[in-house]
Amino acid sequence: MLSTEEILEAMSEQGLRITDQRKTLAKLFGENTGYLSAKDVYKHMERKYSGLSFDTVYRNLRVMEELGVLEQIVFEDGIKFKASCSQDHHHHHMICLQCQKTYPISFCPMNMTDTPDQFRVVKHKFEVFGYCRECEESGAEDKAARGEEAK
Amino acid sequence: MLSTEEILEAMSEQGLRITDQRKTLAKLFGENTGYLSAKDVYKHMERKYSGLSFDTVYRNLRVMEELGVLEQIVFEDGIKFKASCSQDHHHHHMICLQCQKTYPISFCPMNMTDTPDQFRVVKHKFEVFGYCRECEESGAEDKAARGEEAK
DNA sequence: GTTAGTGCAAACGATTTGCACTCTC
DNA sequence: GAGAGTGCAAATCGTTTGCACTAAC
Repeated sequence: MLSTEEILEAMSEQGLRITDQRKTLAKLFGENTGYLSAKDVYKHMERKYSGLSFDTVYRNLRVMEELGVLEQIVFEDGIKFKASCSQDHHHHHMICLQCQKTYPISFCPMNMTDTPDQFRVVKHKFEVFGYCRECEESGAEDKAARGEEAK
Repeated sequence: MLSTEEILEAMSEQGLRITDQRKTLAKLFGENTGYLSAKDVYKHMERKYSGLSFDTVYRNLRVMEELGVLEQIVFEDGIKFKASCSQDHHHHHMICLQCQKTYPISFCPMNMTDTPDQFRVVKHKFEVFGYCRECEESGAEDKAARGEEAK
């Protein structure tokens, strides 16, 4: 996964200005392996920036996603972001339903999937959801049970 | 996949009233193997019902989803619905990026996925996207290229 | 006749846009 | 100093809700 520095470097290389807010964003994603919603990010940021507005958060998330330093996936309860995986090789993820952290799976089922000739495959999605050790131990499921994700 | 009659039957059994609109909905989903967005459904329905309102469409889609006759999945460009698969057995889907029709895949990669003990698996998602024969032949990709789904 | 279903308007939440001000480069 | 970045307010989009009316049972 991209580090804080790599994120900032990539942004700077693309001609983006490194503002204080963007440094904080880079740090947030560089140190966090989980998925964060726009609201999560806003809540994290507003502590530091009193007059923070939602649109700036959205703008920066979008810019960073378009630049490729962030990747987003669509959950049942909305779009979430995390730092891009260093794109060494194709892989999939296990995603914790509680903390949203991701763990790589190197196995890719496409190799063994029997795709009929009538269908030209373009892309695929393989995601495993569950609870990671830490969340399991802290009784995470109880808290998650009322969440949307489990539905 | 559930037929028009099975959908209506299930709704009636649950005490829902079978209105004319709901018959049309059941027919739409019973005869259509692809995913439809709320807007798609609205557009289909409004031809027949002049004063149709969006909220009724939403209400019915939600009711039918909660009842289990429809299933929804979240695409990049929003939530879409289709008739539930007769739940014979666990399976996955290939989904055409053009017409949104689905084709079953019986192979399930979970059996062969190496899940570490530290992670308790709850559910998984395996979806293959591409173009089906008919769409391929009608040069579908050109049209789809400007769509969101391909992004 | 009762109660669920419907249309309408209005509310709502998430996201986007236009504009003037501010800061990085 | 120029132009990107920001905050603010307002617009937009998709979806939901409250209410009075209509129709299915």
